[in-house]
Amino acid sequence: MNLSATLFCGQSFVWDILEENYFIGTAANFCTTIYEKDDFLFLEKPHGSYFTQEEIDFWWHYFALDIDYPKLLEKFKKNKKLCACVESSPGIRVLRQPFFDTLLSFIISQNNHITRITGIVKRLKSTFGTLLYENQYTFPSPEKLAALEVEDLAGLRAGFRAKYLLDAAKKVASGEVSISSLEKLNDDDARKELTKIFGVGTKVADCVLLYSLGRNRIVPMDVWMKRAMGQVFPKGMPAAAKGYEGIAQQYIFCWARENLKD
DNA sequence: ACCCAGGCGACGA
DNA sequence: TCGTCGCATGGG
Repeated sequence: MNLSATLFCGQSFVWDILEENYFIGTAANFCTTIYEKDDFLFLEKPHGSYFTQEEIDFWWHYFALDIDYPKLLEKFKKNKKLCACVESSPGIRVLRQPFFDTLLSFIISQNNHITRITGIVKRLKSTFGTLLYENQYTFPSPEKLAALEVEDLAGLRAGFRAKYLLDAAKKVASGEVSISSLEKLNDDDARKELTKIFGVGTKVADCVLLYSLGRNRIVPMDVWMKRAMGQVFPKGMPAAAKGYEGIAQQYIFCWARENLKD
C-alpha cells in the first residue's frame, strides 16, 4: 500500500502529513494517525487511548482491507496500458469514506482545484464541525449544516457551491436522501437518487458511489478522465478491469494528472 | 494578468 | 436530449 498516494490522490481531502510516511486524519467521528512499516499498517489514536471495536471495524472498512489488491492489480496488469498506469503509482487503494463526508467533499470539488478543495473542506470542518484533537475536526452533521443560511457559509469561500452544501444537508437531514435506501438500489438508481440534491450531477454522484458506497464499477468522469480515456483508452475501459473499473479509474486518473498536463 | 479546475443548472434549439 | 454559458474563487 502506498499511503501517501492513497490519501492525496484526489479521493479524500481530510488527511494531513505529520512527518514522512506519518499521517493524521478524521473521518466521521473518528480520528487516527497512520503509518506503514514492514507491510503492516499501524493506526493509533492521537490521544493514546484504545480503539473501540467499532473504530477497528470502521478503519478496516475505510481502507478496504477486505479487498485483495495484489490479486486485483495482477489482473489489471494484463492490459499493457493499464499496467503502465498501475506501475506509475503502485499501491493506491480506493477508500470507502463516510457518506456525508464524501457527499460534501465532492460537492465542493466541482469546477475546483484539489488544493483549493482541501482548503474549503478544512474551513467547513473547523468552522462547523466538532473538534476531536488538535486541528482535527469532524464534518458538521447534516442537522447542524441544514440549520444554516448561505450567508453563514461566506467564510468558507466556497462560492456558488455554498447553496449546494445546504441543500445536501437538508435532504440528508430530512431523510429524503439516505444511505440506507441508497444501499438497496442498483448503481443507476442510486445515481438518480443522489442527483435529486441541487448541485449534485452525474460526476459528484459517481464519486459518492465509488468513494463512499464501494461501488467499484463506477467510473467518475472528470476532465482528467475524459482526456485519459480519449487518448489512451478510446475503446473504453479494458476487459482487465472488469468489475473494478472504478478502481482502475483511480490509477488512470493519477497517471493522467502526471502525464497529460496539456 | 490570465487560465482553469475531480461540474452543475439554466436555457435555447 | 443535446450543446453552450455563467458561475465564485484563487492556485499556478
